[in-house]
Amino acid sequence: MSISKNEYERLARFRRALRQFLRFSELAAHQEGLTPQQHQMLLAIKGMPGRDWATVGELAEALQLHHNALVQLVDRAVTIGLVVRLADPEDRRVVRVQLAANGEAVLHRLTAQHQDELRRLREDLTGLLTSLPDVSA
Amino acid sequence: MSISKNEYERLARFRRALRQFLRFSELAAHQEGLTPQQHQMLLAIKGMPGRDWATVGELAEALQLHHNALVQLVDRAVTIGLVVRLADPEDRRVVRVQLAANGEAVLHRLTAQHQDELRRLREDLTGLLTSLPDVSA
DNA sequence: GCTATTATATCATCATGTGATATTATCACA
DNA sequence: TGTGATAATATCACATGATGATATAATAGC
Repeated sequence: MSISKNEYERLARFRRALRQFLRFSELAAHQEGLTPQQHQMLLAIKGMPGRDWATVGELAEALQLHHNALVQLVDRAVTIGLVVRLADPEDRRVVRVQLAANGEAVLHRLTAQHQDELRRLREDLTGLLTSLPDVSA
Repeated sequence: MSISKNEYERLARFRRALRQFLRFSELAAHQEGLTPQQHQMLLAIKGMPGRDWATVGELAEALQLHHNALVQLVDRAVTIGLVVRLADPEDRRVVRVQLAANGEAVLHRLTAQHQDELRRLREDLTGLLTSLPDVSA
């Protein structure tokens, strides 16, 4: 089955909109002095249902990174005071990563900006998603 | 104005879903022997309305990269036979980047996979987007 | 207690985005 | 035309960050 030029154009518009959102997000993070991944890590921690910490492994899953990449990410975030490492009382292999006060403050500011931007993009993105052709096979 | 824990959780779910889609995309590209950016460049070219080529500047805009990063991207893509550089007959400053036969074939395969994946994710993503709280200010 | 498995950490390496700078072409306007 | 300003692409040195291989430590199964 072939794919029409029109369909390529639609997908390209979708990816461009996505890329623009991500770029906005990267720049917003940089303006707060963080890398984009540091921001995503803060959000993933704060976003853990019913908890205020996450393990290294959970964060790796959330950010779709390998554990070793995440260890380095945590290292840097600890250095600049965004998060702290805590021992898990129940399983001593586990490290709990928790927001530091400054991490909490930065995340709050970034989140507010992102909500605004997402409201602005919402229609574009959902439009491009729902206009995908239904099953081709 | 503060942001509820619930709202952080919702945003975290959205970013995770996004990240999972992007990760799927990265892996699909790698399995075809491309970097994710090479794939995005092919799609951006094919997605130019009414044309089958794009300038370096247009691609930089579409991928939200600086021109110099894009030049390097084109270099590598030319080397492995995904695209070709053509002179623009109307403006000799401009370089037209066009798909090579192999680039076309790879893009077709990747696009089919992505359509399937997007159909699968569509509900999740639109759900998380439309449930954003309305204006807070 | 012995082995397998899970969680985190370390390190060398490589790819890629950035900033500064260069080169060439076009345009506005004298 | 010709001169300066701007635009499009290119080059290069550098730094960040992901990956793969390997290590260390703790837990679980039996």
